[in-house]
Amino acid sequence: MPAPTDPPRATSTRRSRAQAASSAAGAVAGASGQALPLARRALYQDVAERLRQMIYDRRLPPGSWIDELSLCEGLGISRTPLREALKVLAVEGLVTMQLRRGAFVAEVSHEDVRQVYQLLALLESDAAASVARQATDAEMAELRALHDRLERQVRQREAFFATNEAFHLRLLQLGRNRWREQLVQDLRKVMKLNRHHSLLKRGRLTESLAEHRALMSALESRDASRAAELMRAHFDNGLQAATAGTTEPA
Amino acid sequence: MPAPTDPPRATSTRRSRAQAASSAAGAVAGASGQALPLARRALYQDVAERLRQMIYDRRLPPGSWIDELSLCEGLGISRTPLREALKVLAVEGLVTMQLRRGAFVAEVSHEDVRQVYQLLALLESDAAASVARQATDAEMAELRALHDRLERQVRQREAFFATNEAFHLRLLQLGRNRWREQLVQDLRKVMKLNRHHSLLKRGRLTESLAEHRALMSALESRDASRAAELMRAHFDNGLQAATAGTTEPA
DNA sequence: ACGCATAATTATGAATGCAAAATCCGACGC
DNA sequence: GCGTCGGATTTTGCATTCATAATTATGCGT
Repeated sequence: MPAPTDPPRATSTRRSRAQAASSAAGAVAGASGQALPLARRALYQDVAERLRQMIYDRRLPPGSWIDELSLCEGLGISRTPLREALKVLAVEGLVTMQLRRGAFVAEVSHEDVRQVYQLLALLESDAAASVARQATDAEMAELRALHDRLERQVRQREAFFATNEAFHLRLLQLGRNRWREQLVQDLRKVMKLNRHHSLLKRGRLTESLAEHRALMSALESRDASRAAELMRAHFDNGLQAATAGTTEPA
Repeated sequence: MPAPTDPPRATSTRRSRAQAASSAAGAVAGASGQALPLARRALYQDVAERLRQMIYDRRLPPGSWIDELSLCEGLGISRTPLREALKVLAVEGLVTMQLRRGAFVAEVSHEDVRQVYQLLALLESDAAASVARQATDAEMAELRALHDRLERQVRQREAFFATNEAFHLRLLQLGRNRWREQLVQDLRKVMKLNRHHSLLKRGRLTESLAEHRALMSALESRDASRAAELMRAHFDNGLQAATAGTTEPA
């Protein structure tokens, strides 16, 4: 047996892999108008996503024990992919595992929320600074478009939240640091655990919009440190507004 | 079947769990003088740790395919715990999984190293600020002791590195944000992937020590912003010194 | 009746088995 | 000679099975 370097297959050419990918894409995407996940992800990943959803909307409440058997029956799968998914969620911090006792939905304390929120503020303000420094004009225009949409949607909570999230996500992507992106996404997953579906305080939407406006201005004037500062303030206000902890600074 | 809330056992009292834990601890720790991991962690976690080690010291080189069968034979286990461990490492970013093609050791580019290093700088400087603000005097003295040891070990590379790592770790712990701690640990795992066991540039140790000295001073004078700034500089210098990317700012 | 020891039950952890998919190897056609 | 097609082999992904540990239920003694 050779030293671990390459799979036994695909030693000479890389043709096969690309070919397989493209043919699969053609078959799947071609059949339905909508582009399904090209190579359908592994079952355990699907399961992980479904578990996250069940956790987010409290079908699996914080602290509750996760019954593998009934869950498997409910999902129509065997324990193997479920257990793999649970381990993934454990790394993400959504569940905790106890040896010989199984998996439990994580409980995040108020203090946890505070800590995570602080980190999100840190990372996103860093991202804002990066964007102010190195985004192209086209990218900046893209953000501007999102912000303008936000301005128009101040009376529609749902749409506002959606666009707000899109704005933050896009900003993060434009920050050009895939590890920061990953970190923020993971932290957001944790925050969702504690989403008190309670909506934000009255008036917070307007405040939030004003903060966004200032941030957008700082970004467009390429003022990195001001952008960072405003983003941080945006988060701090969001945390204050959400007495018991809310996911989005909004 | 009741709604998912608690395990079928331990419905009435919590006695059993605490009892079990203490008795187990007593049995295991009591038998051997050394406290083994009290409740021996799950096999997949042991495997994950061994895999990390194999990756760090290049027995599994970056980009290489991970042969499940031979690894299982080598470790004397079945594929199930190995595959669980691989999924954990995938979340951590140490390996990548391709559907129907298996697991590969992640390859971190120079750009990745730069990005991760920047995040480490961001998070650790934030931690430094926290420590400057809220560490107790006793905790500060603890850091001081570590720093003093560092001063004495400037001629012993190995010891210096060890103490340096201990200092950074302790500082992080004193930052009182367990999520930040977790993030930094995960990022460090990724950095280790690219550890060019190459030692640092000549003279860097002395520079590094000077930076530590300044940082320690800022911490003790409770100057949060200066501490953060110095920590960031410490990292920036470390990155510069390590042309191709090195783990520790040293 | 109450507490404790013991057996039955149940769930977890790990190994094994099996079908599908991908790769590899060889032969055929151009 | 080169590229392509088809079967054999290997490997993955998931299901199933088995062993062990924990919990619950049962019975005994006091």
